[in-house]
Amino acid sequence: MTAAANQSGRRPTTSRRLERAGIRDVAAAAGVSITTVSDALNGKGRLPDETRSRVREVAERLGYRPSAAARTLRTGRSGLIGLTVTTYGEEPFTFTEFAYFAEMARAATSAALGRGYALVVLPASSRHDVWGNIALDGTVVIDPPDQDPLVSELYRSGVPVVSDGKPGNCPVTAWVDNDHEAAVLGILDHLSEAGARRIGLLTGTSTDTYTRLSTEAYLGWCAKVGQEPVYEAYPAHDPAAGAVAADRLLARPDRPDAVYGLFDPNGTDLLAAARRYGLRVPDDLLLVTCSESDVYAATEPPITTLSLKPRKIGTTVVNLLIDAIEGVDSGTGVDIARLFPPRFRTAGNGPPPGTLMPTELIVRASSQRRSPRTTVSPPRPPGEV
Amino acid sequence: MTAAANQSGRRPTTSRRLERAGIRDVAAAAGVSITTVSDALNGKGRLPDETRSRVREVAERLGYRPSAAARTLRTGRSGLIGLTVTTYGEEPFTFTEFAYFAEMARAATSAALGRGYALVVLPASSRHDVWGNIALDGTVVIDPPDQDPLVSELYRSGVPVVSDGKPGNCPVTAWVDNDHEAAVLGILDHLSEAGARRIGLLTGTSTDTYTRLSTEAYLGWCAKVGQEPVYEAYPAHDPAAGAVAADRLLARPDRPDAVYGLFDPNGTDLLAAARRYGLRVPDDLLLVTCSESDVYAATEPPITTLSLKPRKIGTTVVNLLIDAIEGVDSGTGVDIARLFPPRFRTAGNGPPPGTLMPTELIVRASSQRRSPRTTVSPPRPPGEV
DNA sequence: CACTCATGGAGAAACGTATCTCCAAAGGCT
DNA sequence: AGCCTTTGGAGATACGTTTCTCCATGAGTG
Repeated sequence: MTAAANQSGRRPTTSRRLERAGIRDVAAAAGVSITTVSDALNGKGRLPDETRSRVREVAERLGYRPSAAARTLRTGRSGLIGLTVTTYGEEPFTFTEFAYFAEMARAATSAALGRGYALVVLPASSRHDVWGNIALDGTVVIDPPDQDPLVSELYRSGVPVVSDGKPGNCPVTAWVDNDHEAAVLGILDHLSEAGARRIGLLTGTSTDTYTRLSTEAYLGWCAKVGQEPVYEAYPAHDPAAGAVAADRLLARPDRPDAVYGLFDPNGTDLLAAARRYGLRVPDDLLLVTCSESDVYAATEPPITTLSLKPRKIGTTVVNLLIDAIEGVDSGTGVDIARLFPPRFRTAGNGPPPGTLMPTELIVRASSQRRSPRTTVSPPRPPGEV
Repeated sequence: MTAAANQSGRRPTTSRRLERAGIRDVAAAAGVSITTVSDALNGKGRLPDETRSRVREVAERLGYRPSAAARTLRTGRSGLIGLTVTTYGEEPFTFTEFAYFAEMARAATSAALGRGYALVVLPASSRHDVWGNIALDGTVVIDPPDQDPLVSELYRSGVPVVSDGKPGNCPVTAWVDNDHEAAVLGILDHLSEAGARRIGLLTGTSTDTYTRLSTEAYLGWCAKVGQEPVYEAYPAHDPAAGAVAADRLLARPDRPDAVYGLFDPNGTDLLAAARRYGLRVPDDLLLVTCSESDVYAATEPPITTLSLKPRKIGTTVVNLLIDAIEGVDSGTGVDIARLFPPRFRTAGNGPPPGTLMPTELIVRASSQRRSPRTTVSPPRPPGEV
């Protein structure tokens, strides 16, 4: 049997269970060749509009859906983007990163969908066979650790990788991050202006970029203005440890009169600790925490938060990745740098192009000595407690 | 050139850009056939251990990674599961569902990964071409609306569908949901026991299963105990509307002395509204809200919450789906019902098998007249305000 | 010895698409 | 009339697996 014969009448005479219509069936029903069907449906080739619409009509009538697997095999494009997140233990992401990650993933999903891609959520700790079993056009990596073997392997096998968080020592295609140093300095200045004399920091013990850069910025600022650093560090992935650390910080003999917490739960942790020690916020203690949650707008008092703008990050990361996917001939070393807008670019020629995104400080009552009117008016004047 | 010749020495003499090693390369390097390589790597066929390990070694050395696309094309299995969520407007999921969805998705991801599958997040509103471009082994649908065309099409094309939320009128393979009626009744009883005389409800205007069943349970309870219903409904997908509705509820002439809020932000909304009206919680107003967030453990006072246990739901949904995927010969009408454990099953023979999952009421100070000691001890005795 | 089996492995046919190459026919031009 | 160009479309190959079928070979067995 020749391929041609095979092509026209493939089905065995005994009609077996119902199978999905393939491109061959459409071609047969429309009385044209496979090529014509493919061209008509994909808007390629040179075909008169009449043929094109007729083929489309037949395809519609048969309920034809092209096989994603076959298309992927043929074109080398799956339309799938991996979204990788470092894991601590069993869970896909940590407690403190939760809101950030959720927001970021949401924006990333939207952005990808808008350009015809879908996101696959893949914890870095996934069994290797899961990674290998999925055809990915590219990968977004959130906060990769130094020398991440996963990133290295992806990069080596030609899959574009864009990281959220400046990579320590990984060969990524590009990266996006907040300007953490600027953010911390902005907060410290803000607190100083509000009258803080000794600003404390609640930070983490892990070595990821965010924690490291933020802490360094704090220490640098302390050195510059001549303040003795006052900080407590705790394992941020442990939900319970934050409350303990907050307590420790306020129990110190050199108790700070203002605190910045690097992680989302620190706001409530610090607020609770302040209550325990009879400290009024903001009168006795100024408070700022990094958080994406708007519950801090409704706490008593409302707490000033730093937003890392995860939505912007997610959108940017995905767009950079898709630019790389679609702009590179996959193998030929096309200059990727050209794809990225010059603004925000940090390094001109060296290692991977990075984009710094701004943060946003949402100032509320907790970081201002004279609290302005808040949306929720207090039940009675803030007199003696 | 015959297929055989093609098979052995396919590469053109001019070595082009570096290509990933294929199964052919491994076969050639190991001096065996393609079949043997495939069998050795997949643990199939009859091969002596010596051959198996040798082939594996060669594959490892060449950095061979099987093509996911080719495997999917051949086997019809992609290892991909769609996670669909109904959308309101542009965003993949609504504000109120946020924490629930995030937790559920996290658990679902873990469960899927544990069984070798990965999750693809796909808003129902995605462009059709995105849906069509992905080879899905099955789909999880969150709270499908009645007559969801998407679900119908998936089901028709043979893709197993399991829904989170009892489907209104969709042909799903199976579904999982909380026992919303029991949950609401439990809360109402709890509030009654705490001394509530008139219990109000903050509910939504949408027609999804959760809102509908919960509201019906409330109304039924009112009818039974002879209380006039006191409730306000608002469009739950609008973040700002909740505060307004909470305010309306407490401003009514027949103001309730206890309120249950169906959506996550209702807790803070109600707390803020109570403050505005000078109502003390729990003294003047008992409060319960449905929420997955633990911020309610740290509010002043801590608020009793109902957890829908999204993690359990996510895990169960995925496991049911994968059972269906792996248990059915895709086309032959194998009895799916047999796959599901008899306990929890609602209907025996009729429409799709459903599983009811329990909820959990986390009782805190806001719903108890005599507040027991909380973890955060108040700064001073709870005397007059 | 003439069998039956078990063992180890090779051949080749799909899976369903995209696309490269090529061909026929119909005008248009000199 | 002969040649070039455009239009419309068909053929066939390749993408990289998995798997069904089948063939040697050697060992056991009556």
